[in-house]
Amino acid sequence: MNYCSNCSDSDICSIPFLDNMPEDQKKFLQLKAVKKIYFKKSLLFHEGQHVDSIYIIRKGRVKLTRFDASGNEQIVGIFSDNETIWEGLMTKGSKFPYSAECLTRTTVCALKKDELMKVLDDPYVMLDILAMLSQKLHDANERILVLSVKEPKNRLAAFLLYRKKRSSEEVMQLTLDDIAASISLRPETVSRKLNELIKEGYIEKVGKSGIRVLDYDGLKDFR
Amino acid sequence: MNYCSNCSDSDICSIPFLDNMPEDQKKFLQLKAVKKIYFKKSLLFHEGQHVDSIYIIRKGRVKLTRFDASGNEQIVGIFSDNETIWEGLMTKGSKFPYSAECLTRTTVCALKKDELMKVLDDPYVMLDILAMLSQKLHDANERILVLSVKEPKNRLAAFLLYRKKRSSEEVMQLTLDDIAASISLRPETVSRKLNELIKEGYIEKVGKSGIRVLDYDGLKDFR
DNA sequence: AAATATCCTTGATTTAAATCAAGAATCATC
DNA sequence: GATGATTCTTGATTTAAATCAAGGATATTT
Repeated sequence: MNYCSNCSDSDICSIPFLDNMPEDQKKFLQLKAVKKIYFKKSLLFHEGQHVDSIYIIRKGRVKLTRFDASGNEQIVGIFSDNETIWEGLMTKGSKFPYSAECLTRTTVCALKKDELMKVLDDPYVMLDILAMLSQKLHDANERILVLSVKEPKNRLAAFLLYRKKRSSEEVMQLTLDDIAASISLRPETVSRKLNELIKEGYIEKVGKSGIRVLDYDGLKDFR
Repeated sequence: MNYCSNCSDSDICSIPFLDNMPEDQKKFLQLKAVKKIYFKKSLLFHEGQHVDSIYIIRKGRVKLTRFDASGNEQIVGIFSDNETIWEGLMTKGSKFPYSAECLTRTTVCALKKDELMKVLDDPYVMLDILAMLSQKLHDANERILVLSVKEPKNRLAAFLLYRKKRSSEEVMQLTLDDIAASISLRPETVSRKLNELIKEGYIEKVGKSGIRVLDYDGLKDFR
């Protein structure tokens, strides 16, 4: 078993992107939402599996991945608190194209597509979902641009900025391996370039794999 | 002036992703939709401009671009017939983060966000838009994976496959420069790798910048 | 406190893409 | 069908990231 508990506690299962929903519908959804706690390194689901739910991350970090022809892991995205994993849910073919692995112990709310559909006639819900999807699309496009930066050091800087923009955390927890798999570099190269950025005062390290951005505006110049 | 004509011809302005919409609402939208024809190399809009419309491409090709720190063009995406440019419309801040340049003479339907919002209470419309956005998100994620392929030749193969999947055209029109800007390579490298793929029988050239995929399944192995 | 696993650094070498440069093919226009 | 613009090819050289390899630091577990 991947997860260790399972409840319908409505306090915990409040859905962040459905804030404007009327109370009665909120209650309905919260009854349907299932809270699950996953261990570090466990999978929410794996490539090829049939996925019929969205996952709202309440606490923790999850990476969406796929493996390329040479067996290297590719990271589609890293998602954390209050982000929704919707990817692939509505596309043709029921097979999910990616795996989702927890980078930390992670609490999620799983919500079946069918249940979600039942409340879609509410205009508030629709608008919130529309906004959420638009945001996710925008994020994906920004990620495309990060990957399009040619110089490894600049790409790294762009990636850190991209992550920082999307997290409220003072210190970002990112291992060299995850950064490397996210921006198509080798961990050794990430180590070297990261240390250059540290020497130049843009960032600093905190503990084992923590990174704090010191000069947010300065990093922008790398883009 | 970027575009050369402007009408509300409802025959031409039928909105492909709103197929299931009731007739009366369709009529309403079609009256609001504005058909525009753009010349090759003209811009639908440019980075930083306020954009309050979605653009549905009826015929032609449009690239979404941004320039990086060194002045190199980065291509977020290339869109063609029946695709919708929605990117950035719903995100905070009214400034559009990319430019949209026509790669060919292009006919679009422009539809103001306000007008679109007026028909959103219709569940058919919402579901269609939801499906369209989910598809766009999926496409963006696939593009992220294309960019994550390390080997230039494999990345090129993955890109051609990605484009082919999304176009009904027998021959894809792609210049070396556009491919290069799409997958973060130099045009010279694209030329060399492309010719290797030709020699190996995966693709062939048609005219100046036409590419025909000969071995669709074979290309998959590069991923 | 020791043992183990995870994560990070650093140097030497190899390798392949970028760069530089010149010219050729193809298409559009008059 | 000649002119010019755009797009593509090809070779020589440079350069920087990948690779290989070994060891060090930091956390976690027992």
